[in-house]
Amino acid sequence: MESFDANVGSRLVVTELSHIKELVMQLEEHLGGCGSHDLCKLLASQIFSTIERSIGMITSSNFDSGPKRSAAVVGLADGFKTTKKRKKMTEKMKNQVKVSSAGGGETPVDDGNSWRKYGQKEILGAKYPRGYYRCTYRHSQGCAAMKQVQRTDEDPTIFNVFYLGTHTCVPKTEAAAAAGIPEASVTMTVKTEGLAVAGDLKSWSTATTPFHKSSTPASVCLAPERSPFSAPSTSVNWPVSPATSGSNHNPSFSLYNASEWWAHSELQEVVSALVVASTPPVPAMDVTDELLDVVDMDVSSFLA
DNA sequence: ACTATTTGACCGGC
DNA sequence: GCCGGTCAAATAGT
Repeated sequence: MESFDANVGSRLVVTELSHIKELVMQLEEHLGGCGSHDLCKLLASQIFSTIERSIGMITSSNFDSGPKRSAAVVGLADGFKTTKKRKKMTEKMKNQVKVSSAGGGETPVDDGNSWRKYGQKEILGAKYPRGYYRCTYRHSQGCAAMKQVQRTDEDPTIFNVFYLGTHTCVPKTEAAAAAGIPEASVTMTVKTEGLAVAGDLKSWSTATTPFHKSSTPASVCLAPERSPFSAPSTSVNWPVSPATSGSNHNPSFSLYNASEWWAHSELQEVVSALVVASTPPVPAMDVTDELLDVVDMDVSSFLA
């Protein structure tokens, strides 16, 4: 059922990604002409490498190994070794699983929502502790959304994220966005690992993107209904969630998928989607279908 | 001063 | 009694 989707979807995604890659290369060449765009070039190369990595992730996890399926699932497996308790737990998990942060970031994903960490626990048999988060607006708005984040044993850069409940809170920034707050057109979280110019990037991002590591009030709780792509102008706002902001030295492509609200960004989403596509989260729906839309839309909007 | 994170303690299920 | 999940005081960051 899902294997078909995963494979076909992944293939298509790889194709699309390759296309993006080429376009980025072209972009890079053009940027090369006008020497004043170092930053742009830097970004382009980062995008390029990230895409490459994403492709690699997909191909390696999806096309080769049969039983292994994907990093996501593997991660899930090791994160939750099958005990009764966990089995029971997974049952109640609604939007679960999601791998992410292939950027070697210290922290998991920034899924666009505003989370507040309320606990951390060493889990038996797991190398890394599990973090417990809930919606920042839990009290103010009674939002019951929660999530658990845990690194996988094999690959610390990959996180299992379990979403519990759905956001019922009202996005604070929606009003701000509607008010016409300018936002960087494509504020993608470029991986900065191994980037010696982190400082530069930082200053840049502070000036042009929502990436500055402030856990500002500008947090977003995505409204489930929101059409992912109908209003790109408002979907790019990517506040670093508190959970992420605290120690996130390596902004990285993050992916997430909590059912309804999993498509709210530009290129970042494209890359995110890759892994998502290759690893259909258990209860998650037709990921691949949406994925294709994502790719389509993103490519055009990003490179337009 | 306010808000978020950390972390040890506590609680409930098994 | 063990383990995962949550609470809440202490601490840190802004």
